[in-house]
Amino acid sequence: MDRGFDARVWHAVSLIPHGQLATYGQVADWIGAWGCARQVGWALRRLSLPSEVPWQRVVNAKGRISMSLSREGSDWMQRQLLIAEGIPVDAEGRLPLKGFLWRPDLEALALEINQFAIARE
DNA sequence: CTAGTGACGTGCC
DNA sequence: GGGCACGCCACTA
Repeated sequence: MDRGFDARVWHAVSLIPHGQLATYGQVADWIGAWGCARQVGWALRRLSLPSEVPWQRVVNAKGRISMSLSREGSDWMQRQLLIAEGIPVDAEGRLPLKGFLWRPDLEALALEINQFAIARE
């Protein structure tokens, strides 16, 4: 169960539609890890780039890209990718989260993720 | 073993 | 808006 944490995060993130956003907290909630937003960040950090996973669509609840020296430029890359998807991001990493936040059908999403978890066994 | 550090979030001032 | 405290847990020194 726990060994698939990264995989579950990546799968959930891959469900985010093009041009839309989600927060770390949302993703944590979807996979049944309420309050574990940091772990989501860790899972994405462990993602090797480039990746099929649209990791750039995950931002923090303040509506900003989380800038960090340890990311060695992937934060800057994230900004570029989002702009390429039509989401305006200013030089400080701020973006209009309100207008682009993905609000999925939680029941359908939970079902999708649950089936994925079963398929992994 | 403990302590510090985060791609975080919520609550409070 | 900013700053602080706490909770969360993987990782590192």
